[in-house]
Order: sequence, then structure tokens, then C-alpha cells
Amino acid sequence: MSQEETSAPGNFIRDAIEEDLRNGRFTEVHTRFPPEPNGYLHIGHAKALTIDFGMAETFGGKCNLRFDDTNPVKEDVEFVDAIKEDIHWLGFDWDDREYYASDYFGQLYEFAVRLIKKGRAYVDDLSADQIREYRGTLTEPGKDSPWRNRSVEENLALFERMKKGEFPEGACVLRAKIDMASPNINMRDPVMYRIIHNPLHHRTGSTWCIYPMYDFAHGQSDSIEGITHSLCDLAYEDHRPLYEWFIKELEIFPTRQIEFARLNLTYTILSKRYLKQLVDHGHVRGWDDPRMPTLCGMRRRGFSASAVRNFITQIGVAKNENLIDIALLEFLVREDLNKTALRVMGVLNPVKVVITNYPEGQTEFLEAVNNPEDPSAGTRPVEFSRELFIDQDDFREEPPPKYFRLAPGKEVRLRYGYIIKCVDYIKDPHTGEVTEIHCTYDPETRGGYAPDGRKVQGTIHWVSAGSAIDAEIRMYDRLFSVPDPNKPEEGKTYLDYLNPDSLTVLQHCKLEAGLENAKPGTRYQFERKGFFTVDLDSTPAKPVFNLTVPLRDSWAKIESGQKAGK
RNA sequence: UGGGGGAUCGUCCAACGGCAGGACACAUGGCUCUGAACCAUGGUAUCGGGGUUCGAAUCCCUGUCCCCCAGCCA
Repeated sequence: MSQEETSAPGNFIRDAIEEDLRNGRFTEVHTRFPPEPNGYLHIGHAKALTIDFGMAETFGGKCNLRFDDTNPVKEDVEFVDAIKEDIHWLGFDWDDREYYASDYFGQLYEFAVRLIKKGRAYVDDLSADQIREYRGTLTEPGKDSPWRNRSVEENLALFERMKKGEFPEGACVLRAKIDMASPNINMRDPVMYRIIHNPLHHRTGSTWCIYPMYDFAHGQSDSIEGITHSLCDLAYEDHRPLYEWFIKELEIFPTRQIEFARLNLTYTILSKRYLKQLVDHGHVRGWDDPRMPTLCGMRRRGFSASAVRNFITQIGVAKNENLIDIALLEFLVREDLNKTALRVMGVLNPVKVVITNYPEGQTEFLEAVNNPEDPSAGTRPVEFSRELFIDQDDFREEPPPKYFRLAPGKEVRLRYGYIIKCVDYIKDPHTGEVTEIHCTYDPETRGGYAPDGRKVQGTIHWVSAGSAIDAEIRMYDRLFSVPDPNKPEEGKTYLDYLNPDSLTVLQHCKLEAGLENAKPGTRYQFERKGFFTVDLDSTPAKPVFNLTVPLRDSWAKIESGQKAGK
């Protein structure tokens, strides 16, 4: 935790836990974070895991990490290590309490046998389609399976044979015998176990060919671990009666399940399935593409863990459906990096400036502040010479009103440099592009000061052409062009809203010398432009930076206002 | 015409019968060698209708709207 984190206001889960402690329902708090190892963690998981680990922390309890690995068809070890890395990155730890639902397969099997013996579970030979038909609909009750009343002995024998692998996939399942007419569909004899011969489980291999369903694994695992509070998505609210039914019938530790609303973020999607599609179909470069809302993507983009943590505490916890403005996340990233990132000058779209009255071949070093928010960051020398690069956007042939930057006949301050005046410029006759700007400098203004007290409104960034390094800069924008791609219009899908300009790669950007050796993950502020982070692909020979988040640009607002006003 | 859940500024969250508050966003102004940061100011909210009460976002009744559930996924 690099800095003070904004403290979270109370929420209904904290209230509920306090009440449980007060009235003696529980004497301690023990939670768990239960990811399924079938994909990478995203910002939505960050919310869940912050609640899980955070609640334990605020009540002096523990939080287990438990992989919910009950479906070998979807899961893989590939994801286990990545998930652990992401949790650690956020700053949470589970000590030695790393568990797997698959650790409990033996115990779960015993639980199932217990229910069969109680006459509360049976083996059903109906096909998946038939089970669906028999289940009824939202408004009509279901009907009993013809296999519902097999004897305990027969069920025991059949379940044993399922376990031994005597049946093909789909031949039968184990079901809880509850109530096919329940208004809650989850109580209509839910499937507890199904047969899966292939693929083999990533941890238990060929030991099992029957696997428990979520409803017969998650809650039971909670009980086995002595979890007091099982905090989960609103989607499981309907499952709570079933969760509690199993606890009662099995007479096991009575964990309390409490549900909260999942996070939704504007201009992105937080569905593992959709995220996987973006990766598989090549819409992004991978799970850690900096445009992805995955934790590894955000990390690569340059978002700091403390900014993400602050974000989670700021959005709060409630049961309302929500759609958080991504501007809040961006604000918190800026807030954090503003305090910590070293400042540097980088020219994204270079145009050459020649200081005509500056001696050819001469160079000098000027002192630049590394971080005005942090005096201890010190200063650095930056090279100045006759030929410089500035950003194309900082020069206009015909400056609009209130334009404070360089234009014919106008003065501007080079940050930490000199005040210069544009005396001429050269245009490519074919493209009309300005290729070179000629200026004179005022030697009396070294360091950017105006000893005569004259007002120079604009200050722009620059780099010395002789020493500047070339870099690739990847400019990122929102992945989707609409606030809520989850709610497509008729006939469209979220893919129809992908922002075609979410990535713009800039080559031959000019940066201050020295930056070629910056290590991947290092964050800088390119003055007046934004925060940039050295990408994983970066090498000294070919430096690569990611735009983490741009600086606020009030000039852009003024200018667009001017255009709109016409 | 089943069951479960939810409605408070544009967006999130708070207020737990006692002055509806905070953050982001937006707007305006200040400051400025980053048009950044920072500072100041401003506008906008209790879903509707009844009731209880000295007093209701909060309690009761009623209506409306929104979300979730019919995987051998989690």
C-alpha cells in the first residue's frame, strides 16, 4: 500500500457481519475468494476479492483462496498461477490457505452417499433434454422423473458404478430429491453429480469421472473450510435456499451466504465468455492486452494496484445494479501517478524546429524538475541544441483564438528551455504538411524565465534532435464506442460496438535520451500529454511505451467548443 | 398469470424516524514555466399515490418500472 487509501464507507455486508458477531451467530470471520481457473481475473473479480479479503481483514479474520475446479472441461492450470499473481499484485495474501474444491472430491462423494442413504438423492437416467422437459417452466411446475423413487440400495449401487466409470457421459446423473413443483427452479431436484470422462481433471487426473456441480461443491467446500461468510454475486441469491437445504440435510457447518451486486463498467465488458471471445478471435492481442479490463491487462497498461484498490473502495458495495463510469477509474489512476511518476518530455508526432540564431554544433544542458509534486525526486539535465522536435499539435499556421502555442510571429516558452519566436516555416508542397519551423531564441530567457517580466502564455515540451531516442508509443482508447455494449440494439452484438480506434501505434516518437533503458512497467508522465508505461515488449534497441491514461486536456475542450459554437 | 432482488444528483455510494451528504462527471472563476495538478464556486436527486408521526429517503398500504432464474456452466 504505497499511500493512504481512501477509507470505505460502511456497507450492508459489514453491517450484517457485525450483527452476526454481536448476536453470537459467529464468533469470528472467515471468508474465501473462489475463482474458477478458466480464465484471467478482471476488474469485476477485483471487486469480489477486495470484499472477500477486505471483510476478513476489517474483522481480524482470515480469507482462503479456493479454486472452484469442478469442471475439467473448462478449467486449466494455465490460469491458476496467473490468478494467484493477480491477487498478490493487488496486495492480498492467503498465507498457506490455498485450497481447491477438487481437494474435497472424496469428502463430497461421502456427502452424496449420506444424502442417498437419507433418501434425499437419487440416480436419474433421464437424458439432459428430458431433464429440461421435466423441469417445467418459470410458471408451470415440473414433474417427477420416473427414476425418482428408486430404492436407497439401488441408488447406492448405481452411484458407485457411476464413480467406477461404468457409464458413458450423459447416461445418468445424481440428483437431490427436493420438490419438482417448487416455485424456485433451483429446488426442482437439482443435479448434484454428472459424468465427465474427458478431458482429465488438471489436478486429480483420472481419479474421478464424476464431478459435483457448483451447487453441490461450493457450499460444501465453504462448510468444510469453516467459512463463516460466503460473499457472492446476486446471481446466486436464488441458490441460497438450496445452499441452506444441503447444510441442513448434511448437518454441516452453517456458513452464511450474502450476495452483492457485481461490477459493471462503462465502455467495456466484464463477462469472462466475451473476454475470451475477444482473445480467441483476435480482437485484442491477448488476455493482457492493455485495452482489456483484466487485471493483467490493466497492469500492463500501467494502472497501479493502489489506484485499482482505491477504485474498488470508492464504488462501494450494494445490491443495486450498477454501471460505473470508467472516468472514475481513470481519475484515480491519474491521482496516483501524478504523485509518483517522474516527469519527462516526449514528442509523439514530431516536427522539426530550427533555432536559427543558435550556434550550429553547440549544445548545453538545462535543468528540469523530475516531479513537481515530489521535491525529493530532484532534477535532471536535458540537452538543448539548434535543432529540436516539438509536437505537431503545438504549432498552427493559423492559430484559433486563445491558442497559446507556437504560430507564425508568436512566442512560446520551451519548458525549462528558452522563449522562442516563430519566424518562418516550411511546408511540403505536395502534402501541405509543415515539415520545419524556424525560430529565434532569446538568450536572456535561459531556463524559461523572462527577466523583463513579459508574459508568455504558452509553454510546450520539446526534445533535442541530436540526442532524442526513437520509440514506439501505443495509444489506447476505450475498447468499445458505447457506454454499455452489454445492451446491444436489436440485431446487434457487443462486437458491433468495438471501437476501431482503440489502438493507434505511433512510430518514431522522440523521447529524452536515457528512456531507452527504462524497465518494463516503469511509469512516466510525458509532460502535457499523459502517463505512459514501458511495455513488456520494450527493449533498449526498440523502446515501447503504452499510454496509461492521458492528462486532462482543457484546450481540447475549448477548441471543440469553439468549433461547435460556429 | 411462478420465484427471487432492486428503485436517492448525469454516474456510483451514504444518511439506520431528526438540516438529504461525499466522490466522479459537468459548468464557471482563480493560480500556473505542464491549457496538468491544485484551489474556489455552482446546478441537478429521495419512482408515483395514500397513510402513521411533532417530524418519513427511512415505518405501513398501494401502484409503476428495472434486474436475475427454466446448463449434466459457475
